[in-house]
Amino acid sequence: MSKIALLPPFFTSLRRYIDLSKEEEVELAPYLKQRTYLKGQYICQADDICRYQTFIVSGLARTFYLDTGGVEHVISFGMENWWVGDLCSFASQTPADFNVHCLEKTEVVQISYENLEHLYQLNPKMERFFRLIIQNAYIQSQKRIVRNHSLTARERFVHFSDTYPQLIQRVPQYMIASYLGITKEFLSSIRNQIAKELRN
Amino acid sequence: MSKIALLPPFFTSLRRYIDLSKEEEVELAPYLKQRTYLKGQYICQADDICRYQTFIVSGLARTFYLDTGGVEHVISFGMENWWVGDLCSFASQTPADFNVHCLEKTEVVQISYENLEHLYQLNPKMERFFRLIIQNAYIQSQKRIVRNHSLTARERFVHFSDTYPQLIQRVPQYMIASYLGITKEFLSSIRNQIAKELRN
DNA sequence: GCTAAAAGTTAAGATAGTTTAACTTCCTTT
DNA sequence: AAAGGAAGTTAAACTATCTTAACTTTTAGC
Repeated sequence: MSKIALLPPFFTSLRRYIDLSKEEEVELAPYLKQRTYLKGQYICQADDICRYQTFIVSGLARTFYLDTGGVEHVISFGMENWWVGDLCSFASQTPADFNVHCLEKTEVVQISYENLEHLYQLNPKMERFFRLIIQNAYIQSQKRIVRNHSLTARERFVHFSDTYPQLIQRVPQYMIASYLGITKEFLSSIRNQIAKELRN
Repeated sequence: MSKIALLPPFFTSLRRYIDLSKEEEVELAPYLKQRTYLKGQYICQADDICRYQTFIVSGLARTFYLDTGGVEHVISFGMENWWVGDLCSFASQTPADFNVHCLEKTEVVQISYENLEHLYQLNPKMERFFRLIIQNAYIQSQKRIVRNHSLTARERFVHFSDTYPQLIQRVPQYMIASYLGITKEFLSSIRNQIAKELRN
C-alpha cells in the first residue's frame, strides 16, 4: 500500500507555468513514474547515467559531488516542488558528476530521458514548461555566483537562513556549511558570534 | 555602408540545435533586429529594463554588476556565438541588476521581449531552441559554482586560460581577476609565480 | 610624438577562513 | 541504560587572499 497519488501536486506545479486541460493531463500521465525513496537512498549517483528528471512531491534531498581529494561539496538542496537531478548527465546521457541523496523519505514524480523527449514532441507546452523551469534555475544560479563573489561567509549564511528557514531545521549543519562553501568549524563560529550579538 | 548581414551566422547558430527550413527563416526574420555597438557602449544597463536577448555575431562584451560598495564584479564574458543580457530582467521585464558592456565593436542580432513571446507562439521550435541554450548556460553556471568551491584561485585561473585562451588576449587582466573572484593584485602575483615556475 | 589616464606590478601588513585536534552533545542501536 | 558513532564546538596555529600604497608599463587622445 502506501503509494498515494503523487500526480495531483505534480500537475498543480505544471499549471503554475502552462495551461493544461484535463485531457492533456491524461495524455501525459503514462509517461510519468511515481516513486518513493527512503532516507539515505540515492536518486542519482556519480558515474551512473542520470536517467530521470525528478520532481519532489515531499521530502528532502541534497545534490553533492566528491572532489578529487574525496571531499564532499553540497551544491544544492531540493525539497517540495523542486526538481533535482544531474542535468548535465541527463541531457547528454553520460555519466554523472553529482549524487542526489535523500535526507528524508522522499516522494517523487520522474520522467525518463526517452519519455521527456517524447513528451516534447507530443505537446510543445512541455518544452515551454521546462524552458521556464530551467530559466528560473539558471537565474538563481547566477544570483548565487553573485552572492559568492560579493558577500562574506557570514552574510551568505544569514541570507541562507532568511531564504530557507525550514532547511536550517532539516539539514545537518555541516551540509549547510558545505553548501555555503565554508568549513563546518567556521560556520559554527559564525553562529556562535551571531548568538553572542543577539544576547547584547 | 557598413551594416553587413548578420542574420546568416545567427541562423547557422539556430541550426545547431533545431532544424529550420528556408521558409521558417523568412518567417522569423521580421522579428529580429540587427545592430552594431561601439566599443564602450552598453547593450544593457543596471536599473533599465533589459529589452533584448542579444546574440553576438562578432565582438566581445562583459556582464558585470556593482555591489553595494560600488565595486564592479564581472559575472561573464560574451563573444562570437554567445547570448548576453540580464535574463532575470528580461524574463520579468523588471529593472536589471547587470550591465552588459562592449569591450570591442560588437555586432549583434536581438530579439525583444514581445517579439520573442510572439515567436514562441509562432513556432514551437523557438521554445526548444531557447530551452536548449538556457539549459547549457545553466549547466555551465553549475560547473562554475563547483569550480569556485573546489579550486584555488590559481587553479581557477589556469582553467580559465585553458578554456578561453583567446580571452586572455582580448580582456584586461583586472576584469579576468574580477570574473575569477580575486583581486587584480593577487592575479598578477599568480601569473608571476606561474611564469617563474616555467623558467625553471 | 607627448601627455595623461588606464592597466599592471611589487611588496608589506592585515584578515577571513582553514586546519588540526581535543572535547562535548546528541542520536541510534542494542 | 550503556555504548558507539555522528554531529557540533572550541581554540590555537596556519595560509590563502586582500588591502594599501608606491611604482612601472601600456594605451589612447591630442
